This record gives sequence, C-alpha cells and structure tokens, in this order.
Amino acid sequence: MVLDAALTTFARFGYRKASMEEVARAAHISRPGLYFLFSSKEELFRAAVTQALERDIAAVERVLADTGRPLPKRLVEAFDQWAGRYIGPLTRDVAEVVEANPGLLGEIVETAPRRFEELITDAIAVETGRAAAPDVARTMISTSIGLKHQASSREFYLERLKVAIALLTR
Amino acid sequence: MVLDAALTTFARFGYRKASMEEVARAAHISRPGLYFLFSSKEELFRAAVTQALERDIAAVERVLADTGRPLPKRLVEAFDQWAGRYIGPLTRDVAEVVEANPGLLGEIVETAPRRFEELITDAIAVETGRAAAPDVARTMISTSIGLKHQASSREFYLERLKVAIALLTR
DNA sequence: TTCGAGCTATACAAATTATGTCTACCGCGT
DNA sequence: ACGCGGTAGACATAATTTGTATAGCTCGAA
Repeated sequence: MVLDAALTTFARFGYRKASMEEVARAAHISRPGLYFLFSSKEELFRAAVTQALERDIAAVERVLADTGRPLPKRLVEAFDQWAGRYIGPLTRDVAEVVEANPGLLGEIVETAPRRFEELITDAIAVETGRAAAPDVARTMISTSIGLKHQASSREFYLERLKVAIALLTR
Repeated sequence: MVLDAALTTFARFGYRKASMEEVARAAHISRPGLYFLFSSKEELFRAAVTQALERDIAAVERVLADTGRPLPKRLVEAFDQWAGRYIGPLTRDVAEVVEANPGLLGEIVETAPRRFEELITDAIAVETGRAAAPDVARTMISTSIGLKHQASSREFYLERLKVAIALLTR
C-alpha cells in the first residue's frame, strides 16, 4: 500500500529528507500520481502516521488480550509494538512536525497515546487487581519514553524495558 | 573523530542526503570548520571511506589471524567486518559516487577489495591446503555481494552467509 | 603580552533539489 | 466510446545545500 511505503520512507529519512519523489518510487507510482492521492506532503504524512497509530493500537489490543501468556511478556510485546518499532529517526521528526503545526496532525496523536495508557492500565489492573495499576502503567510509559531517547537499537530498548517491566510488575 | 561522525552520517542518510551541516553537527564542529578540515563534500567522503576501508581490512586481518578458532567462524566474522556492517543505504551511494566520478574515490576502493580477497584466500588455503582456495574465496565473495543486495538486515545477511560458508568449507 | 593555529558565528551567491501544478496522454474495464 | 486512475514530462516557485568570505574568539607557545 502507498501509506506503508510512505511510512517506511519517512521512518528511514525523516520527514524533511523524505521527498515525494522517493515516496512515489517506494510506492511504485509516479509523483503526480502521489499528488493525485494526497494533495500535499503533510497530508500524506498525516495519513501515514494515522494509519500506523491505528494499526499499532490494534496490535497492542491483540497482544494484551491474549491472557493465556504471562503479563510481563505481554507488556513487553505491547510496548514493542507501540514504541520499539520506531527506534530511530522517525520519532524525532514526528515530534518536529507536530510542534511546527500544532493540531495539524489530527486528534489521533492525542487520543492514541491516551488509549494506549488505558490499555496498559487495564491489563495490569486485571492481573494484579491492585489500585496501583494507573501509577504502574504511567511509570512504565515514562520509562519507555526515556528508553526511546537513550536507545539506538530496538534490542537495547527491549532489553532494558524487559528489566523495567519485571521490576514494576512484582 | 570527525571521520567517524562523517561515516555514520553518510551511512545513515546516504551520500546525497547527508548535508555538510549534518556531518558538522554530528562531529560537534561548525560547518565552516568542517570545510577548514576538508575542502569539499567529496573529499570528506573519500577520507571517511578510506579510513573505514583501512580499518575494516585491519579488522579482517586480525580476525583471520586467530587460528585458534575454527575457520568457518573466522570467515563469517571476517565477512561481517567487511560487508555486514554496511547493510543498508551506504553501499548504494558508494557505488553511485564511484560511477559518477571514475577513479575519484582513490585507489583504496580498488586495492582494498583485492587485499580482502587475498586474505580470505590465504586463510582458506592454510587450513584446507587445497589448490581450490582461490575459487572458494572468490565464490564466497560473490555470495556475500549477492546477499548484500538481498538482505535488509545484518541478521539476514549473517544467517545466509553462515550457511554458504559451511557449504563452501567442507 | 603577543601571536598564530584552529577553530566559531554569521552571512552570502550560486547551484541544486523539492514542492505543487499543469498539460497531454495511455490502458483498461464497462 | 467513455471515464477512471493513473503516467510522463515540464514548469514556476520555494527551500536547501554548497562552497566561500569575513570577523572574531580562545588557548597554548614564544
């Protein structure tokens, strides 16, 4: 799909350095054809990010719902789907565009993180039954964000996250 | 060092998309300062590639010299040092610049691969004693180049290479 | 204290590259 | 034969990048 090609290209080069030409090439269509589908680079970016967020949220829901597996394993995988996939240049450029045009990227960039927190909180609450679930969830999310800034590889991110989750789910 | 920062930046964005500004930022110097050290982007690129090739050749020599370890393991590691590190965009852009300005990148881009072939050949010959060593070495190198084009990750490259080397060193 | 090496910060012209748009056209299913 | 969903190519305009120039700062040696 065109949006997948777009996201891949944006993730690889960052928003600024990803040219419409390159996205078009990755999607095997012409550049005017790309403009036929999305009337500007920003709109394309918005669509690609939106799709990715929706897909990631869906993946997180799916992972967490599989209550047969132990909670820590599900949490690690959920965070990996949500954040681990984007270790690298993309994150920075998402933030860049969001800050440059406040509110332009659509509400999803606000609602999706809230939904993610909700899902994590619920998964923890169901398992542990504790009232501390919201605090644990929020702490995990903060840890994840911190790791994302420290990590240069997904492996590093996952390794540290695993430790953090083990500590937080005792 | 500046050349390390340059190579990292070139590897990440490719020759064209890596701006001098970015290299300078990665090296923690100013852009005019970078031009003070290297008078053009091409010269910087040449210097960075040259250094990398020399370092890689040295690493290959070191790995292969450790005759205590089994030959296949040494070979896999040697190829990893030589090529596996550069799975991704850099290779394509090296080729691009080399073709654009024939002979500009210096003789190292010619001599280093020859030296690499020599090292691989010798390592195989010493161990197996066969006269077939040159053929085996050349085949391995061709396989490696092929894999480099197929592979999107270092893991994929190494996995396939390992199999190929096992087959070729029987 | 002065000097020069090795930079930084700022600015600039020229070249290159990217965006967004337009026109003409093509293949294909109906 | 027609319209849909594009392609190919060209274009004006804007943004980015290169390479250079200027002035100034800092630090260590003379």
